[in-house]
Amino acid sequence: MTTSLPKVIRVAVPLPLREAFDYLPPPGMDAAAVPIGARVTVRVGRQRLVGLVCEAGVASRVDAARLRPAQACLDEVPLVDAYTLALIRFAADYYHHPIGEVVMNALPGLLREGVGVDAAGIEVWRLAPAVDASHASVTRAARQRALLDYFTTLGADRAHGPEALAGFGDGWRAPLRQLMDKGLVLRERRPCLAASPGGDAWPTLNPAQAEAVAGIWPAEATPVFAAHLLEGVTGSGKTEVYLHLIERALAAGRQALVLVPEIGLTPQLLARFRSRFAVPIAALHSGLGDAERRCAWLTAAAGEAPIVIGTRSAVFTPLPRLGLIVVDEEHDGSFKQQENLRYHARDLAIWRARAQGACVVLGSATPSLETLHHARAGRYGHHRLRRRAGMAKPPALRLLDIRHKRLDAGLSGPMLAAVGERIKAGEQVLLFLNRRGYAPVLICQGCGWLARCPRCDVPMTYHAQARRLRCHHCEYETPLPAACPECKQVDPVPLGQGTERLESILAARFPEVGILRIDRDTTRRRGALAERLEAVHSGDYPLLIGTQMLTKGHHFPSVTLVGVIDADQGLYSVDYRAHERLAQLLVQVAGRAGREEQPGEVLIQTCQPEHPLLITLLRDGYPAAAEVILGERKATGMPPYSHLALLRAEAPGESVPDDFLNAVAGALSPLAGGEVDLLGPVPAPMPRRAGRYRAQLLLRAATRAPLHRLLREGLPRIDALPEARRVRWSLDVDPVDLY
DNA sequence: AGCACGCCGACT
DNA sequence: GTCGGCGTGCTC
Repeated sequence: MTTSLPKVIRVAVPLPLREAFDYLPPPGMDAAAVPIGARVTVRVGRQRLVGLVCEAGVASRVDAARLRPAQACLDEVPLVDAYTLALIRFAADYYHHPIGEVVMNALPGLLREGVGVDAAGIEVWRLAPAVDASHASVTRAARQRALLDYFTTLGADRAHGPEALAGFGDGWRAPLRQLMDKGLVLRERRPCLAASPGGDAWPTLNPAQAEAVAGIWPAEATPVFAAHLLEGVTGSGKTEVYLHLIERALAAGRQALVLVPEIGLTPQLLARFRSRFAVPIAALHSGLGDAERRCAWLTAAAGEAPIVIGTRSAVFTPLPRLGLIVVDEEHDGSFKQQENLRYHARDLAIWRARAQGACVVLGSATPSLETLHHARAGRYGHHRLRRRAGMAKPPALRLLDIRHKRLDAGLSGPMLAAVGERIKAGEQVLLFLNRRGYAPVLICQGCGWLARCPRCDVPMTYHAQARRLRCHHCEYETPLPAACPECKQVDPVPLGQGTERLESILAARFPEVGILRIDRDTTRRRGALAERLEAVHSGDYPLLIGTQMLTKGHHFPSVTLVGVIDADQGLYSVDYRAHERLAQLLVQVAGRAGREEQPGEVLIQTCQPEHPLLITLLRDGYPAAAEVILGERKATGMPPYSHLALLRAEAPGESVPDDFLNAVAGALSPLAGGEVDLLGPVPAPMPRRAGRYRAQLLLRAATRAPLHRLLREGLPRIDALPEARRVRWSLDVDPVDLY
């Protein structure tokens, strides 16, 4: 008598477990009949979870006695296609992350929770027929009135989804409900995704653009895997190249995926796509409601949305007919997820394109060094757009030596004079300072005491308007101390510059001039950033002050002068990527200026005017600066000339992370085989944060294979260390910063 | 991650 | 005498 091994389904469950679990098929089903890529509900311990079927009809790896049947199969057909499942598997493998948690990243919330896929559509609202235009029943409620005016202006023929109404601020649902109760507005359901109007004219490409398009996707071609770098200075018309490439992909019957940075997915960009292509376009971004997200995702997965535009996580969207992936601003840090599964969407996009036989285009004015390195080695096609479309001159960059100069709130005489001139000429000025608050330090002049965060050991930032000290690394804040707690001398003084101080100094200096400050403090409220960006174009604010926030994507056509208050932070930093980031930042911030007939000027204050990086960047531009930085990386053996993985650990006890990482180093070094360097453990750049001590261990190897072999063999040993349960630890493969 | 089991301090 | 602290181990 033979007992055949039970055939099971292998299910990725949303738990931090390295392996998928085996289950007997749901009642009444044959294991081999359960669709791979379908969701099932299973019991794990005593909890009920939704998991994803990775394999079906396979022999179990565990004792038959331990097997439980899955409860139910939620999808008749695979929710996740084979390509996407392969991507999920690869990501779990490459980032050494539990597969169930990778699945969590790949699925929209509702589907993750087991909601059905029957496309119920999304809510839309329209004006009821024959509504009295005087709105007699809405007299005093301003928000209802604003909504009703909007509905009336656009007429009863048009229905409006949550996306359109979100422009009315956070609480638009309450006044809308009032309007529905009064019978003025009707609710209905719209099937998932309607086609965009399209219809806009297609401008003729300039020669460089045409050459790039032809080089990346020749007319009438069917796609095969290829990666391309599209290096185009700000304003050179990269988006137009993308649009033409997408047109070719659609003509070949393929889908296009466009990945953009978090702040890059603006209504303007979407409008541009929608006015070009008369097809359904699925937009996946953080502002979507759960139902909308599920809807857009399902439409894409069904192959019914030929174009999908989204941020980082959109790289996981199933696209059965994928032919083209565009990664716009590929150097942008938001493509790297910095928690849980620490994946890089650009890198996964390239893997995915290869696996699915698609073409991938990485676009940037300031490509990452990794991408440049691949392009130089001939692994990626390299296409350049050197000229700004329709504009004569790129902005002129100039260094201002501020050594031994009298500074007024960090502003040198020449900077102030230049600002004054531009304002007098009726032009707009943007001052960039990557530090919010009034001053980064508050110090006692009597004894040198300075206010530190008790949980992070770093100086607290003084916020003048709030009259409080805030830690920028945790939630801690206190009222402004009237006197030094050590020596009792009154009025500790602010030291250094923040955007708030810059604003107050400039307000005193240019009392008649409108100043607009854009940083996290002035844009905390939902919609406030959009309002302020709108205000930039109103002409009421000749002076703009901003942090990092302002350097990305937004176009300020009437800005003719950009002032960089402090370029030196990026020169002194210990992080190996600081120079790359500084070069990208300076070029990107310069790109905000002089987009029209007026040529722009960029003034950069520095104490290191002879620094080779700055000299090269100003004289020869970003590509030359990138060469310099690549040389530094080669000399120090850092990426792209090596491969890194970073183990981070934190715990409330001071020596606990270090003890853990020492144990890790002990467990890993016999496996390292001379091919992987174990650097550390060392304290993290911020050794204490939010009351927890932090340390890290860096793994470095010349090639990927031994590094990943070490991780594959070593992680189970780390899991087994007794020290491991006393710390919170995480692994970051290809870390982009060592914080 | 949950959730149980398990062995040591302050409470009805 | 119990309630509950969180260390340890398991979940197909």
